[in-house]
Amino acid sequence: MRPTTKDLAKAAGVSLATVDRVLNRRTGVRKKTVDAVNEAITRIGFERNQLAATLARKRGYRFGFVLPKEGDEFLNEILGRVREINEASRSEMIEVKAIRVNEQDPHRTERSLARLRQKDFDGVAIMAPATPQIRDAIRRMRERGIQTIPFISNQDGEETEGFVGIDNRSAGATAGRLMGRFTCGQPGSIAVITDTMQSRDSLERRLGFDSIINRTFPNLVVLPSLETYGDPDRTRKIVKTVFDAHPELVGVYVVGSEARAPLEAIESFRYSRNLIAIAHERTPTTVAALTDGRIDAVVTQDPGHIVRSAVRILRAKCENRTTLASQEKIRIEILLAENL
Amino acid sequence: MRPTTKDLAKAAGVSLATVDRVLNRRTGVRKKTVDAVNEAITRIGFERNQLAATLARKRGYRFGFVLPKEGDEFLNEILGRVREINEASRSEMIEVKAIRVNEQDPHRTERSLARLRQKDFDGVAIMAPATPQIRDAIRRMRERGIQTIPFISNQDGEETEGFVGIDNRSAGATAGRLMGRFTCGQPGSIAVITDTMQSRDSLERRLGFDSIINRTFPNLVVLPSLETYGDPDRTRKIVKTVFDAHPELVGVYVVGSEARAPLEAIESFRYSRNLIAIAHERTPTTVAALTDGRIDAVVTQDPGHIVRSAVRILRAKCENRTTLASQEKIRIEILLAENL
DNA sequence: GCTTTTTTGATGTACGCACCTCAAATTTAC
DNA sequence: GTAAATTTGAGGTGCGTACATCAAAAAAGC
Repeated sequence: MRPTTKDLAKAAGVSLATVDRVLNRRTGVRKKTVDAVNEAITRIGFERNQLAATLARKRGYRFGFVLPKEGDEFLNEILGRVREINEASRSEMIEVKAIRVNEQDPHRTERSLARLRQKDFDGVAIMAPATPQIRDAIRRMRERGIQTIPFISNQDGEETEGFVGIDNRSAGATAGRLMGRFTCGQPGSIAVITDTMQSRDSLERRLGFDSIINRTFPNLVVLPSLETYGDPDRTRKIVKTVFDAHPELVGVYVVGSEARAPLEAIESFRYSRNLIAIAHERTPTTVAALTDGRIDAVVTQDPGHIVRSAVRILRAKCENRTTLASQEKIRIEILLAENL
Repeated sequence: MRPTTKDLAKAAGVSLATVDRVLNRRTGVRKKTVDAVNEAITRIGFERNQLAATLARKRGYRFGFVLPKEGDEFLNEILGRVREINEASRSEMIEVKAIRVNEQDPHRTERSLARLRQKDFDGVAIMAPATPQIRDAIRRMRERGIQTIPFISNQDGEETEGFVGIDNRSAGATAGRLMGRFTCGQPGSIAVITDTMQSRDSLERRLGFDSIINRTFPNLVVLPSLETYGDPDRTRKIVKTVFDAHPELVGVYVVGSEARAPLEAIESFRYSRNLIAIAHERTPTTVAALTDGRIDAVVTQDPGHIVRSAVRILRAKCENRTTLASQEKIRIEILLAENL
């Protein structure tokens, strides 16, 4: 039989309450006593039963996903998964909900984060740009006792620990490799389209893309990035300009996680030339485009996986356990029409 | 506050014990009473607290993974993940272990399965060929009250429900698409290597591979499958024969989940010709080969994901809950050197 | 045919699971 | 001797389970 807290208390010669305080790293226990309990833990091989623990705490866990208020299709996928996880975890006393913040304005994001109290959230996964304000807000949340992890887009510095998401440089490199191979060595240039290059994700992807193209596919030239600013009209215009100016175009790389406008804009040029198109993130749009051949590959990460992973990591942090990093590594996935 | 069984009992005008019987679908309750309780459940929005339930059951859950006794590298990955899950789930009263069976001999497998008692396992995920004996054995296990799901290689018929793994036809098609694109339209033939074509997985993959090559890449000819029977010497011999007979070879497709011998065998031909090589399953061998360019792509499924998914599904079955199928869909992943 | 006994079926009671919590008691420090 | 720092005890947390109870149905006895 597995030893319980009761056994542990006996073995350490203290009461249950003291054992509990040591287990939960609370204050008010003499160091000598703490040591005695810890010694007893290893001696009798105690392992606490998390089920009983969370049950006794009455309140289960409440986790939040801080996500931009307005976002692309991929964000919708994430939101859907957050809701699903919430449904599926309710019976285990875990509540998960999205917290929408205004991403454009770091100050408002900061204030939103500042409003989160520990009694409302045990932990939050934060998807937000790595600005100093947000960094501070995150630090303060931690001080308030809320567990935090960066989500999808990483923060720099030590907050990075426990990051859930992919390495965007590698994701860009993956797209680059596909582009290089699919264009089959013919010389030409590649158009790169994104919402904005301000975003760290786009930047890193482009970096990874460029590095492998330059290194491995010297026949290709990557053109300067086109920024759509999320405006379909503008998108059409700049795409037309580039296509007119570059008859040697052989590929289009849609870096941002919003592929609707770019795809629509290149649509008319698909038939006149033999273009390879690669986009990011699995969304209804990219899936449809893959299916009917408007794009050739999609580089993505599994939204369900990242959300589940984030919840596991947050929970582990709350229970001051460690998770196997290997388990939580998010894969960069490649989608073709055949493996949707 | 969430309603508890106590609230439910009051609302239905019965005792806790009766509520419990209805909840766990046990006998000895009048239909009228059952209806009353069910009505009360929806009326007050009761949702059972699984934490408390499993805690009170004393015995948590014990799940088994029925796996072949001798297997390839991919099987080792699975085994590793099973151990990891076991470690990580112990604190939630879930035990997971591998059950090794002799896959060669369906009768011995059958007997092994027959030995599994309900007091030892609440549920098992079964990776075994779809023979009539095994089918029967699985049916009898269910009658003994053990939950079962097919794992990685599917069974036919109704046992298929809750299958955890990929569609191998699509996996083969994915490999085919990559082969077609990577060979860039040059005419030539493709060698197909596997342990044995007896295995359903290999068969289905080949089917998927052929169909897309025939349909989409008419420049390519897929040669008859080479069977290695797991013998490195034989592998070298048959590979040499094929390479000598087919100077027009442009690609090699390693269908089986054991790539060591085939890779070694084609090694000497890599440099004399410009070959595209595609294999299945992420293993130390395929990862190393991808990294140094000996193979160009790997089609795989995430072992950690499938094991976790199987555990989730088994648990849901034990607690007669349903899982969101969308959540549990296993992705066919493509690995290049850039997204390892 | 009617009463008594047994069986069956349906429901309730009380306690335990392994841990948390908080007020009260004890020890220690000053 | 008092205040602060530690430690303890008792009473939850939501649910499962063994056992008790009690009514209704079946069987047995006369």
